[in-house]
Amino acid sequence: MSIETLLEAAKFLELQAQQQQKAREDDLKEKHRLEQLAEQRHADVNYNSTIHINNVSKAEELRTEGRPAPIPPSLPPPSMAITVIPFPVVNPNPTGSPTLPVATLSPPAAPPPAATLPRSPQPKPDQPTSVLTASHKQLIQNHHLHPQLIAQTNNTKLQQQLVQRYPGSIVSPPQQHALLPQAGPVLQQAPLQNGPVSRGSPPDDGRQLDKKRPGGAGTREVHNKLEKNRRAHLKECFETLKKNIPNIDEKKTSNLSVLRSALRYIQTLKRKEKEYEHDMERLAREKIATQQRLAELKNELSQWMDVIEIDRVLRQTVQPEEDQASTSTASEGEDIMDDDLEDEIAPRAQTALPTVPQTMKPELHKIATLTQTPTLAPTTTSFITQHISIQHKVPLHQPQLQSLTVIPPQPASKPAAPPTLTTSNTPISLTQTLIPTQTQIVTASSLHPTVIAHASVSHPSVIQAVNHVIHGGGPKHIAHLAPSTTTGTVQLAPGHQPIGHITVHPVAHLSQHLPTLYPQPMAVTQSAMVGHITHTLNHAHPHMNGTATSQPAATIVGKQTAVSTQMVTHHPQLVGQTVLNPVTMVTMPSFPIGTLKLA
DNA sequence: ATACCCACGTACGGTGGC
DNA sequence: GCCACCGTACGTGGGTAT
Repeated sequence: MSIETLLEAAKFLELQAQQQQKAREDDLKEKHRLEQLAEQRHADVNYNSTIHINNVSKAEELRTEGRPAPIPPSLPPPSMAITVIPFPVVNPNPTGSPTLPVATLSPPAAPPPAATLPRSPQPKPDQPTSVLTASHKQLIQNHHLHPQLIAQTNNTKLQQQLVQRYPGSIVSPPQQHALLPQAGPVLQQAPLQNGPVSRGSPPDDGRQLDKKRPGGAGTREVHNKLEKNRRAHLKECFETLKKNIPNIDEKKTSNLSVLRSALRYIQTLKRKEKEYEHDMERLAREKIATQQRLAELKNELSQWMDVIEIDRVLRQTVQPEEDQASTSTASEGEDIMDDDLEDEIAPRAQTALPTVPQTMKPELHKIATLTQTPTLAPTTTSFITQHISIQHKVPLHQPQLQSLTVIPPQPASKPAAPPTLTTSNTPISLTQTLIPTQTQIVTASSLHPTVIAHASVSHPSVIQAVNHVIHGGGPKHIAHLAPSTTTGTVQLAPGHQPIGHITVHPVAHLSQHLPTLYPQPMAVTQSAMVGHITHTLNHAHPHMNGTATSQPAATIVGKQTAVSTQMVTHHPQLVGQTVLNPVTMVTMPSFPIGTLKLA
């Protein structure tokens, strides 16, 4: 609809209003005259008459405000659009026929007045002649009988505001219709309001109107409407609450029962909330504990990985091309030295191992002859696992002693270990293939059962290699070596150059956590070497001795302590050259001792 | 002054017991 | 069918906070 149309409609309405106002003025004059006559007839105060006057004045005020007359027939279609003016909406109300109320509503007001009120002389038959007067009377009577209606229409905007006061409420359509002051709802609501009004107030309508008057015109109606809206809102809230409560009967639920159910439900929710909180706390504690456990395991693993890392570094440091033919002076010198050391170590070993059973002694003197078999290149881990598996599988002849396996001299040209040694990392498989039928295991009793030193000692040159590693390996190795079983450091003989890399496996920490991995120490090639190693270790690194003083190497060795050295070759070549004697369970590098890398 | 809330009284409809 | 009870809706007045 365009603005022009609206303007035209407004002009039309304005013109119509002017005409109607003229008619109303005429009607008002006539009515005043009639009322004056009535008052003259009845000296006593007549409630209804005053009410009529008041209502009429109210209605007139409403009309004089420029609102169009409530004449539905005269309202053109555009006027319907301009429903902003509430007054036209009121008139077509209760029954929709403007004339019907005049006939039907007059009797209620008439009967009492018929005897007492001056309205009886009111010329009803005269009024119908004029449409305007008829409508006016109808309006008056309507106002008289339905003062709320007037108030309702007068406060349309107010009602809209009231409705908007509860924006959050879920208004069901029917209720919305009842609340919204629109034309339809008003029409529908008017009869509804007739009920309450006719129920409670009609008996003393006049008196109540008198009472309400001090508060202002329409105050009570407005108040009633507000109260109705408030109750509607309250009802919606109850309905919403009821919807949010599970397991509640849709029917037969009063507001009181809704409140009780809500209370129970809230209590249940609180209870569940507490339970969930407790569960969360418990789970959090479990999580923390699990994380701590995980951290510990990671730490252990990292420490274990250090060993692996050492092995890897050693492997890298070993020159792959180094072979038996390498004629480095160091190796040559070492060979010489080996002989010297061998002669020197043997008695030491004997002295250092006084408790070694005599049956073992001869074998302790034996030095494994390492042969080089470059084709075999087992990994260090596989090698270690070999020992682990072997130690797991092979029963100890002397449980109190750490294993101290002596390898009998092997011919240099002896073939290497079984191929499985080179490839498999699985201890089981290795064990299956490597477990000898007869093993010579000298288990050395250890005061540190958990401490295992994997020192591949096969030759005095190994000592030098160990020293080399210790000096070059950094404090990390030393630190790891310190608590190890050897409790000593490898000391190079003066003038001896490191010819190899010997790594003493510091697996003490591992053994603490993984005792099952190394239940027994690893094979040792020669006790003399062990003794030498321990001896030299004790002298080479005092700082390590500091930790080893509590466990002198001699004591350890004397008690057949472990010195559970393991022949571990980390260089692929070395590893490959390492051979496990299937009989003695002693690993035998198949390369010259000068190139031996202990790990 | 206004808006809002609350309590009271009243009426009506539904339900169960008699 | 009558009656009592319950729940709901309504009107109304009063009190209170802004």
